Amino acid sequence: MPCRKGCGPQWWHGKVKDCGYRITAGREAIIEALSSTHDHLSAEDVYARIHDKYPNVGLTTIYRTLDMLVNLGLVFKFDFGDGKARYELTEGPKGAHHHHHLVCTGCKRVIDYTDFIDDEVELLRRTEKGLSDKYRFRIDNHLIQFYGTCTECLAK
Amino acid sequence: MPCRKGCGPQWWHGKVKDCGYRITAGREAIIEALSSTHDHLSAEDVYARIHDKYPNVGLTTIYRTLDMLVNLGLVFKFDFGDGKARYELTEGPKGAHHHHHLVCTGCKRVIDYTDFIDDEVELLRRTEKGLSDKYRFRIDNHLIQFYGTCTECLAK
DNA sequence: CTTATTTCTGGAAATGATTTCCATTAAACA
DNA sequence: TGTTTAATGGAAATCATTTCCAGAAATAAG
Repeated sequence: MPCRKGCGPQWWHGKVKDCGYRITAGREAIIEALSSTHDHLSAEDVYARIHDKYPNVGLTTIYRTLDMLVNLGLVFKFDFGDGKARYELTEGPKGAHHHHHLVCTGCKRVIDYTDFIDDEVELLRRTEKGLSDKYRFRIDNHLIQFYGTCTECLAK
Repeated sequence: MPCRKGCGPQWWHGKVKDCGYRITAGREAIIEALSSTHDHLSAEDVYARIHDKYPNVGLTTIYRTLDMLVNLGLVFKFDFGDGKARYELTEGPKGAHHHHHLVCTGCKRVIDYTDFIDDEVELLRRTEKGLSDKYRFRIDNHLIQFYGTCTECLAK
């Protein structure tokens, strides 16, 4: 048998084990849920998507696991201003598809975008270098969001 | 008498009145608190700084007022990951001193920075233009934060 | 200035996301 | 397989933020 779920060794197992954490069914389910969508899931969303298949995974475990994954750098936690945290994988089985967000302050809709990133990446690299030198700060990540009003909300 | 507080007409009165809001002592106190610091104040922080001088301004009013100011665009609301929202004036009596943030994920310390902004401003302008054209989105604002570890936390 | 209208207020109670507790279960590794 | 130790879930606790509502205050009208 190749692997518990018949899908090859999981790309994230190494990082989790290396940090002394165990691989459990709940954790597999949570990462699977995050892997299988581009939506910005809240903890409750993850619970809802998992619950049919894994009725014995509780909300508490989801919060705990997401927190662990954020600390490991496998997941990014976002705040889009609607009162609940949202989570996204920072990298997937096929590697990261880096993107930033456009947040509509009217309807709270979030658009991912990956275009114009080339120039941004170049500038970000320079900026991060400059900042970490000047402030003696090790930069691991960045968050870029644009706020505004989407077409639908503008129409009102 | 020049003005209620003897300090000239307040720069923000116009915007508040134009939107149909009233000028009250509580609101003056809250904006004064935000104006007089570069710290990233939470609602409770504002309460603490105001309470001696204005013991009759309650927390509820502070939340309500900050929310109003965010909607008017006079205040920006931040989430640095410590569970409470932080507020900063977007512009002051002397105009905005635009900056971005460096957040230490270890100790949650936040460093403001204004350097390297020139290149960023240029790229941001272009990016915002491109995004608003492509997604037909009116962009009002942006949020840029870098996450990492500060010198003190690195030392551990 | 006085009164009328409507917003603003604070305090208590409600809310809702997230955490904590703790006895039980299940990975991991010898 | 047995032992060790981390992980679990469900209930209760926490804590920032909102909601309610009757009274106070700001603006508009007279």
